[in-house]
Amino acid sequence: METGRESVAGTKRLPRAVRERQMLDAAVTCFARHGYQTASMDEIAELAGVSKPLVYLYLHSKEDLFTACIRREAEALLATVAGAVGDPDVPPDERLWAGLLAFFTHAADHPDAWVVLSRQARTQGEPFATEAARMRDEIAAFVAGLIGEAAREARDGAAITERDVTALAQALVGSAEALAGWANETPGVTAREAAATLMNFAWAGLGNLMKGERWSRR
Amino acid sequence: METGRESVAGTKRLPRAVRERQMLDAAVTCFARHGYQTASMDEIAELAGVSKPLVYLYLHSKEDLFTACIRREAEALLATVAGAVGDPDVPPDERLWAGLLAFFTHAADHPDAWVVLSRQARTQGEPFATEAARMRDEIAAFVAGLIGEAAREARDGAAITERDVTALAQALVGSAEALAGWANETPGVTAREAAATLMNFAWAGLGNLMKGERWSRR
Amino acid sequence: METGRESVAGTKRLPRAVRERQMLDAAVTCFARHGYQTASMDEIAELAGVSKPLVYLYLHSKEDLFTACIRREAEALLATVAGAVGDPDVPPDERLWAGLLAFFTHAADHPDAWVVLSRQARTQGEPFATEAARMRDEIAAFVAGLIGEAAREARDGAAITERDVTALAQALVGSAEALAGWANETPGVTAREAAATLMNFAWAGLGNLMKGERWSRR
Amino acid sequence: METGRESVAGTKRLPRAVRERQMLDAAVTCFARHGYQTASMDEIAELAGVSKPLVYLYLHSKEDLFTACIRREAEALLATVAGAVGDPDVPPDERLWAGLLAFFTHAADHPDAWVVLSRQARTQGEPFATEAARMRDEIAAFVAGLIGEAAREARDGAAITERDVTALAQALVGSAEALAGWANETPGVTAREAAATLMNFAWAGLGNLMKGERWSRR
DNA sequence: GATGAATGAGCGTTCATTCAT
DNA sequence: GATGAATGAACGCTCATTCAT
Repeated sequence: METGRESVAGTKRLPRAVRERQMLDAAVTCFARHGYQTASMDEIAELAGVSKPLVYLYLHSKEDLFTACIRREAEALLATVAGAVGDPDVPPDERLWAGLLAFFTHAADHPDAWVVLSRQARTQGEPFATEAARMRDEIAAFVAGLIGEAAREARDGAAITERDVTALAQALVGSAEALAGWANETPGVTAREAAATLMNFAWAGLGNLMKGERWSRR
Repeated sequence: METGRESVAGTKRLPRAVRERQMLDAAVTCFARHGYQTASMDEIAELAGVSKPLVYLYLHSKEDLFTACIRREAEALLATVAGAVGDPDVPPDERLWAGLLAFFTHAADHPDAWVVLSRQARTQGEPFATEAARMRDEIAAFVAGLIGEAAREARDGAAITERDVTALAQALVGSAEALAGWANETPGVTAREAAATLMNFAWAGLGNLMKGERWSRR
Repeated sequence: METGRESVAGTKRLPRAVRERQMLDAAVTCFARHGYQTASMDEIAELAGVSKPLVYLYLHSKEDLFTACIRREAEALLATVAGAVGDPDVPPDERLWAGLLAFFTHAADHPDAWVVLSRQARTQGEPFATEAARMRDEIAAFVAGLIGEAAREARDGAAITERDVTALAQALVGSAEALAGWANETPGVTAREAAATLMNFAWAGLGNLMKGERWSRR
Repeated sequence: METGRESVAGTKRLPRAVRERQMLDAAVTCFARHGYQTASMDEIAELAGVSKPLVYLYLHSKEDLFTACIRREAEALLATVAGAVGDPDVPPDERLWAGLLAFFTHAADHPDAWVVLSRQARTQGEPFATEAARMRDEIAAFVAGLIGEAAREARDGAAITERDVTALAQALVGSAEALAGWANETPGVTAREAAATLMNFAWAGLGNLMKGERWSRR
């Protein structure tokens, strides 16, 4: 008797790796729900099903724990997107689409992780903001690379400066973040739909930009 | 009697409105610098040049104080943007341009307020996230209105659903937020430049969308 | 009704100086009873009749509190002894006697303070040991000065080196500490008796030393 | 199977007595360095080269471990001194000299043990202070015996009461403790020098006392 | 004989908040 | 109008101690 869930909940003496994963999972949930400062180590430990000292034994401090969360989730997201963008022989718009789709899907599948990365990490001052910026920059670099590639294919690509590209990447990543948050919080919005919106919005705009068409007061 | 010392010691009996403004100013600065949780009422009171009980007398609690900050700054920003968008007779692209310029200028002129609104308010859980979302939605509605107006002017505007418009507005607002943060933190980037980047990016993209041109896998 | 003690215990809103004295008194008692590490801030606060935050507001930390205790008690003891030794015109043996009597009397009147100074402060590592050593050295220098003065009066004083004097001062201070502890813990032993024991023991021994009489294996 | 790794990894199955000695050695070192409260069982176990549960298996608790340290070191010191004082036929001053020399030599050879006995044990409250006092009293009794013996040899020995003897013994032991600490912490001071200082100081003083010469205000 | 896994209990510290004046 | 005095509640962190193997 007492099979299934009970046996899992009551199982003691798990190997360290398993416990660490449980703790990180719990921490991501708590940090997403309450923010870094408000989340308490007590609650995280309880949610992880372990005692507080064990959390400290394995993760050393609240700061280290938060950093570990950011790193794990950032790497998971980056790996997913990088894997989807993949083959450099595919035309850049296809690769952007694949990346966007993977991005929104991942964000939808791991909403807590996404909140931690996009909202909490960036607002908690220095040890963390840098960590989060690293991931953001890596994604922005991805996008900038694709834009640059597309620009080189177009005739007047030279009309775009590097700062333009950076600014565009910022705008694009910002859109993606906003859409991901909106999609996650609005019932019925799929990752595919969010990706399509951004793709339509961005690719067309980018295309015009490549051709040197700029808005100016009539 | 006892005239001399009190008046010399800096004791100023200012009217309530002035004191409240000082407190809100100090609070915005502190909240922007340290975040909601980390900012201490002690520091806010000191920066405001008053004693802590007075802060409580006027603003009731830390939560109320933060809410008051959010409200004041959100209203100021909305008023600025609304004023700039202004006259409904002007074509929508002009109005969008004016709004963007006003928005980025305001964010650049009040960087602490912008940090509080865009970063802190949204990450501090429920009383505040809603408050911040209200402003965000109001701006998004503005934008959505302009997009819709433009769409109605274009022939195939009917091809765009209301949800499309909402999604686009979210994307636009997200871009704007990201660019504002980037512009404020990157020396040498002007509000005008940020606005131009976004205008070029978005208006061209929107234009294509209006014409029913969508990206699709070749 | 309810005069005297109750009115003291229930009196709230005392001026800071009074509260600080209460806290230091309580801290000295606790540190003497349990030692620095074992004494808890909770207990100190309770014994002082205040809440823990007030202790921190005024004394900043456990370390600062302990340091403040050491300083206050060391200064009190030094002032007492210095006052008693007093007039340089009095012959050195009279001055030593007066100093010893004052020392043992003070130690007997403030047993907790004496325990903190002689036992706790010296065993709690670096911030404190130095603080305690300062007082000890000051007393040792006193004694060494008196010994040196006496030596100069004796004919063969030159036979005593400076290191001898230092060693003798150490021995004398050690005797004093041991006797003070013993006197405080043994009922019926007065400060005068302890002082007399040490005076007889030390002064005769010192006298012989001055005359160059040393023990050597027969 | 699985033979190799275990034996290589340093796993040694030592007899209990050896393990206990390792643990006590490590404990004495740690207690001397950090004090009873601050020393951690983790560090002691690590320094002893065993796991923490083994320490508990053999020594039961931190308190028991500390007590065991005190006992072992106190017995070692007492045995050394008792052995040196030795033959009752030798005159008391020779025996005192031998005892002092043995005492200072032992303290110099086992500085950690001496710190534990003289500083830590006496400041850690009740279970330990008593344990340390036992040793101290035993040494004081030794000294008192020698003093008494010498007094009986002198003509006016009857002038000295038993309490005088006890007080003198306390003073002597206190001097010895202070000099031992000073000698251990001052480079260049030998055990022989410390012993000589004390012998000169004390024996001359004691001699005068025996003859009934006491200090009194002129 | 020996240990990796795990915890109950407590401590130093801080902070939002409130009286009494 | 304005403040010095004071606190309840909580939090991050550590440590002696024990199981299960």
